[in-house]
Amino acid sequence: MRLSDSIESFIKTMLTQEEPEVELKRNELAEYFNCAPSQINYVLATRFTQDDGYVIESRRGGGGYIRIVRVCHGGGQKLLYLVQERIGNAIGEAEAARLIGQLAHERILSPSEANIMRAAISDAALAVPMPEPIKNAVRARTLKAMLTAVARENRPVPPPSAPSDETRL
Amino acid sequence: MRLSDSIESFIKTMLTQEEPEVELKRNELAEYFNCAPSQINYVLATRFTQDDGYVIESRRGGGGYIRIVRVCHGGGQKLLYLVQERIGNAIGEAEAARLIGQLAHERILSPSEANIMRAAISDAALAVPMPEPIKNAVRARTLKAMLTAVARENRPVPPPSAPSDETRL
DNA sequence: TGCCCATAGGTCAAAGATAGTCAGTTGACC
DNA sequence: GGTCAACTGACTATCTTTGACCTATGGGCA
Repeated sequence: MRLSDSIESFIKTMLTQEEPEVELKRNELAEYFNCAPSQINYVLATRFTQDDGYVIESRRGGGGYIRIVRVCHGGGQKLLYLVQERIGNAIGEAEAARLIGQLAHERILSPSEANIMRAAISDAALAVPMPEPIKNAVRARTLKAMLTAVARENRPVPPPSAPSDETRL
Repeated sequence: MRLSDSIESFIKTMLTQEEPEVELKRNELAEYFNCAPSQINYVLATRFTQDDGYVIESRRGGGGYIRIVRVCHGGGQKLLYLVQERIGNAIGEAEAARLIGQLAHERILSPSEANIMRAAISDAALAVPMPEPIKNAVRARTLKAMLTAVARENRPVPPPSAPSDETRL
């Protein structure tokens, strides 16, 4: 079995239902597997991607760490499907807006969450000089990151008709 | 846990709702944590910034002190200020995250709205080959677009005949 | 009154501690 | 033997901690 596979299963073993989050030290893990530290980055980059439903956070410097979060499935089945299969590597504004609208209609997103997402993937937000394909790639990543954030909250399935208008001050 | 984190929580424990102000002696605190006095300055500079909602005052010499004040502007002008003046044409991830965190603290954003925004301006969302300055420009535009969406929602645009005044956000 | 200096706090750059990136090498499989 | 995933190492980026040196304040004393 390849080293990368061993490291992958090691990490996945630590991620359980009750503990969907694990924090580790890159150097320690590398030493444990007797490999170059950058090997850890390789494993994370190839097996714990955004599209796989993971979120990676890290800090450098003294007391640094790498945190791996597996986004829970809970009521977010639909969200995970969008992130992992539907959206892909690029998406246009209109199509993204349609997906967001659909999620709002299904009450998976509140009206105000949907508005924020629409703003984030709007052409206005990406109005800097860059090729259209790049814009659509950024849009896709942004949308997936936002949906992942919602899925990560593992919120309860919304009640059938509750107008979940948040009380905002 | 990092020394800086310990000092940070120590100070934050002293800051409560009823007592949003704390005064301390730099040297005493440094001795308590058994570190260099300048470590205190480091903690203040990195974790108690204006963007985080704190104001620092101090005096040197005999009877010197450092006062940390938690400020709460609140106010409907906050979003407008951020969009029109504070954010500008480019902003880094950490700085943007701070502003979002403070808005959440002031309850201008719900926790979930804040999470979505953090995801939208994260490096993960912009992990596409492009120069750093462009990323920060996109981040600034994205953040401003999202905050504008929230502002519009809170205070719908009045009918065309109504002249805009300072009460409108 | 003014000068002296002890007593604070401020700045900044260097050193230490981690993690990230990327181009190039190695190796497994068709 | 070609190709693509796996792996490595040198270099880079970032965060923390410390220490040497700087500045401000205010009380004592000539």
